[in-house]
Amino acid sequence: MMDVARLAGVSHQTVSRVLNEHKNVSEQTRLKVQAAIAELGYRPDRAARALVTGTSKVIGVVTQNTALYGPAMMLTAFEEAALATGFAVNVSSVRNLDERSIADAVERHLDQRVAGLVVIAPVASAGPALAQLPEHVPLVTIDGDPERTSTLVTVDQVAGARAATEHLLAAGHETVWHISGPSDWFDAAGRVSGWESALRDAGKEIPPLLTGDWSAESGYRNGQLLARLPEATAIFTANDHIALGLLRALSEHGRRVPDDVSIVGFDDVPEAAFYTPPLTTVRPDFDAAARASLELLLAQIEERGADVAARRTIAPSLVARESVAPPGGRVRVPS
Amino acid sequence: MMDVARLAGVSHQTVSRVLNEHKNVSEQTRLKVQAAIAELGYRPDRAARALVTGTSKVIGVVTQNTALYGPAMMLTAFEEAALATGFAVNVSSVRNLDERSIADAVERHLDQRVAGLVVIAPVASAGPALAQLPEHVPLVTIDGDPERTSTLVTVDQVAGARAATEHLLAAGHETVWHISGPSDWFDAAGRVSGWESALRDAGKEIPPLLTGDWSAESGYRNGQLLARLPEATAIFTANDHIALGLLRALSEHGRRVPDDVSIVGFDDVPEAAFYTPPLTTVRPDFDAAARASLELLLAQIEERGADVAARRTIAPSLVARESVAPPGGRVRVPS
DNA sequence: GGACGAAATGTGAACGCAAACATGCGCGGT
DNA sequence: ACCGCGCATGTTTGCGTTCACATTTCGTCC
Repeated sequence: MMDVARLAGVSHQTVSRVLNEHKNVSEQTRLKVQAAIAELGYRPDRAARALVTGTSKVIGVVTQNTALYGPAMMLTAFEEAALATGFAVNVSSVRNLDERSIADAVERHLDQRVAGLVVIAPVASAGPALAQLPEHVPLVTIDGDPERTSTLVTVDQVAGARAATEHLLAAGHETVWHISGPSDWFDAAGRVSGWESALRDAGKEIPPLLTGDWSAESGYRNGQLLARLPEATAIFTANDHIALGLLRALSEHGRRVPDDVSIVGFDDVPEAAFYTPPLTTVRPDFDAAARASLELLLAQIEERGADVAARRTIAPSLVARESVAPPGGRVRVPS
Repeated sequence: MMDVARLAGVSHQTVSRVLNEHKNVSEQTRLKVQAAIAELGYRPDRAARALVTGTSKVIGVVTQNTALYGPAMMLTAFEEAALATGFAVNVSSVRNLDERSIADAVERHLDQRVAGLVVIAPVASAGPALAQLPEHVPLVTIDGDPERTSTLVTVDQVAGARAATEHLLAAGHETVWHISGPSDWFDAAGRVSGWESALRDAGKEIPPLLTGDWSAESGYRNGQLLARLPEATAIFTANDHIALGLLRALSEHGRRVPDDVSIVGFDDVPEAAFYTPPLTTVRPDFDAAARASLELLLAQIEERGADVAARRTIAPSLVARESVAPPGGRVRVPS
């Protein structure tokens, strides 16, 4: 920095001012300094800046170390959004979302003096770890506990599940069965409750709840059961992979989709359109969720005083494909 | 740090020595210092350390901002491995793997004074950006150009493709067709060349190459063509998602798998076992690749002098399922 | 034309740490 | 008894930046 200052014929402080876009710098010297910076290929040292300012242009993300589609997409989308605003993203994956692991991951990030923290915390056990965060660390939780009061961004699971269920009812089915995700996931719980309330509002019977773990294997396992129930003509699965396993089980038992059974999934993984048959599913807008998270986080980072405790809910949309038909087998996509 | 020193009755430098596990510290004072650290809840400031040492415990990863299974798994696996050794991982996703984007991402990382760099660079255009790296930045390329001389970790695409092709030939098929990935990906090129050489070695005819883009949609598109060729009884696809699209296309044309057509995929995505039929595929060991990368990177970070320009190839394994049978339709999984 | 204020720039210090160098202490060898 | 050497610890310095404050420059108003 001194070298730049010398070359530009100014003091190091003026260089600093140019770098930080301070106001009281004359156009003329600004150009001189920028020229010197370019000529010397100078790059400011982030570590030094972090040392003196106590913060950095890095956002810490805590997420579960998983190959699950939803969290993975969320992470990718967030990275992209953050990069676009000049923030780097530091990822700390944890194997389990238990209190201890999350607390450790958070501490690692605080050590690094991150400017803010994003926690993708879809399970209840994550709550306590976040409760005891020091002072006013900017924090946004994604897919966290809907009951908590902190800043939260979440896909509207309930609305998505309602849409899926109502879509099946609209096709003429008596009721809709559901294979859920793991019960400790908020996402799973929200989808269950949307499914239940849609059925209740329509005055339909609520069939027993089947529980999966997001995997195709769990869809297959539950499918073995459902395939033998002739009254199960409409099934809403908590995600597309469960639906895939279910499709496989139904096919093995000779039950045709959508002729005998209609299915709606959740996530709209890119492959869903190529399942046999193409899967009607609910598409969450991961990009919108990521952008909302970043926006709320930046608001907290910038206004240090105001406690921005907003929350944002992202509405998903239903993507109709061929896996839904009226009961009895008329092969037709209902409107 | 001063507070800790005062409480322990030593100088700040002794505290520093304890922190860095220097040798010449007596057991007695070490305990005193550690007690003081614990009591005050002191945490060293990484920024200050980075400032004075010129490096940090952060590894920068450059990867394509994509939802593709392979790179995503690789990233996840690497994060986990790095975290286990006390390194944080800073991810810089780029939208396109062109020279400019990669160079930018690399510069962002160098600004942050990362200890080392991992570039997941499956396409040729990434090469030039890495060629002009400053001095001796520890660098490992994953899935990069096999021809380059830098430190490289890669899944053995050729061996995997050979195994897939030979598996189909062993089932009795006349020859094997291939739907490849995008031609600018090394992964895709390796799989093509493994496929070709296996056919050549077996003295079989090499059918025209079909090209996809990793997506199920591209498998479907190519499948429309293949479904009308009765002689295409065995198909090796560059990944499982292409295979899924292909399955869909074949099914629409009434060609049964494996009775009429046998298929082998690549990646072993968790859902592959639940395709209709369950897909025989090649499983790369992402964890092993990630561990190898980290190992090579740490070697470079520690031995600043020695130019460790090793390369590591990870052998994939074939997972036999029901999508392969002898031609003519005997439904049987060949050994 | 001089004084005044705002804009532009410079000066010194401090951020928290590790490296280099300096000190003190005890021990063994001749 | 003396020297010298190794070990444990203390002191000083500087990493590259920003902040708080000091200083200069310039335009403006009466």
